[in-house]
Order: sequence, then structure tokens, then C-alpha cells
Amino acid sequence: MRRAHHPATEELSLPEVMAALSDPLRIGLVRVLADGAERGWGELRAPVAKSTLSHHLRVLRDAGVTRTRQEGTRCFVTLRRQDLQTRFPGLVEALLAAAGAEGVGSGVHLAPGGN
Amino acid sequence: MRRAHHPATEELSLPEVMAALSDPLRIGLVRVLADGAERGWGELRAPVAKSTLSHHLRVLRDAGVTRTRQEGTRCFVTLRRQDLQTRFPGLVEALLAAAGAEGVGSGVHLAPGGN
DNA sequence: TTCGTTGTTCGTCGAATATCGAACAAGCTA
DNA sequence: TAGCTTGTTCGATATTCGACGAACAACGAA
Repeated sequence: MRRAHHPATEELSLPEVMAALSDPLRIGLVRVLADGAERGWGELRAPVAKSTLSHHLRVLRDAGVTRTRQEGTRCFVTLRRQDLQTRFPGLVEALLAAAGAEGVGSGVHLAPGGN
Repeated sequence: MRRAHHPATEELSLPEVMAALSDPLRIGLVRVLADGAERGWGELRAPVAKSTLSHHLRVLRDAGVTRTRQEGTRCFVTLRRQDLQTRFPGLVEALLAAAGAEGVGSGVHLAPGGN
């Protein structure tokens, strides 16, 4: 579990962010994180193998969409909403609104018990 | 030169549109078309082979981002801004603003003489 | 130290993408 | 009809992506 790299705000790449946000599962993850709360990795439920989920979270992290904090053997994920808003104003809001209206990424949700 | 398929407004897929807009060259094409004017294919200049340009225009068209009209042996392209705004409000505006600020897709431009 | 938990990384696979040049097709034009 | 122009389509490559299971690494607990 090497320490993950997070691009600085000024390093965010628009095409990279757009690409990260072009997958339904990743859009679902962003939706789940949209309320700004920090979520535990294990709290995230998606219909894919955990290695696949790890991959998608890495794509989001590498693009600068999310931030991962490590605590012991656990990880916590947050949406870098302010950073994204600074660099690409309105983009995430528009995406979330559209995704919500369309039900994109609805396969992703949180563990019932708040696990 | 078969007649191209254009998805209806209600058929636009958010992930597909996001994917179409995740390539610098395609973002550049959208920027060039952002003023709403219809542009001739031959007017578009990009640092790629014409078959590659044709491919990118097809990706945009298939995703519903642009509309292609054929007139004789020539093609004219427009941005489907209203359709996109209807389905994904604010998305294209946010993208254009960010791309403009970042200079994304600046390799694409119009032929000097308006060809 | 020995487990058990928690994510990451690795190796692999098939599908998709970006790119090019060449060949092609559809209309004009001579 | 014979060219010319204009894009599209067709291979051919090279690369990337999404997915999986298995192996691994880091840490806490027993």
C-alpha cells in the first residue's frame, strides 16, 4: 500500500478529468461522494471485484477528482470538490445534476450499515 | 459517404458525451464550433491526418455532440449546443470555459481564408 | 510471532482507441 | 465519360482500458 500520488490543484488536466468522469461506475462513485463527506473504502459498494474498484478509485485519484487518506490499514476517500470548482467551475455540478437526472452510476452505493 | 447517424436528444448518453469530450483534439473542435456557426469540414485544421480527423468528428457525431449536414460532396458541422444544454445543463458551458482558460485543444483552428 | 483485515499491485485477457496511409465512393466539372 | 474534390472507410499497428483472480504488503489484534 504505497502512498498514493495526488496532483496539485494547478496540475489538474481537463482531458484527464473528463476521461475519469466518463465511466458510469466512476460517475457513481462521485455521486456517492457528492455530499462532501469522507467515506471509508469499505463503505463503497459497486458491482465489480475489489481489484476493479481499486482501479477505478485510482483513476479518480490520479486525475485529481478524489483524495485518499490512509489511516492504519484503512482508506478514506473524499471528493476534491473545491479544487475542481476552482479549476473547472461548474463542471462537477453540471455532471452531478445530469447524472442524477439520468440515474447514471446508480449501481454504486454505500454499505447499508454505514460499515 | 453513407449518411451519418445522429442520436436523438433523448438518446444522448452522459458517459458517452463525457468520453467524447475527453480528448484534447475533440475539445478543440468543440471550441472552434462554440460560436454556433456552421463550419465546413475543409475549414477545420488540426495536426492529424484527415482520416484521423474524420474519426474524431465521427466520435463527436455519434455521441450527439455535433451534427453533420451533407451538401453535395461537402460536409458542414455544427455543435448541438441546445440539445446538450437540454439534457446536460451547463456541461458544455463549463467545459468551454475551462478549456478556454487552459488552452486545451488550441491545436485546432479554422482555415485562415475561411476556406 | 502469527493471524486476520484491508486495499494495492500483478499478470492476463478481450475490447476499445488513436493514428496513419491507401483505397474507395459520391458528387461536381470539364 | 473522364477527371477532380471531398470525406469516409479499410486494414494495420500500437496503446490503453476495464475486468478478473491471485499474490502481496501494511497494519492491528490475538
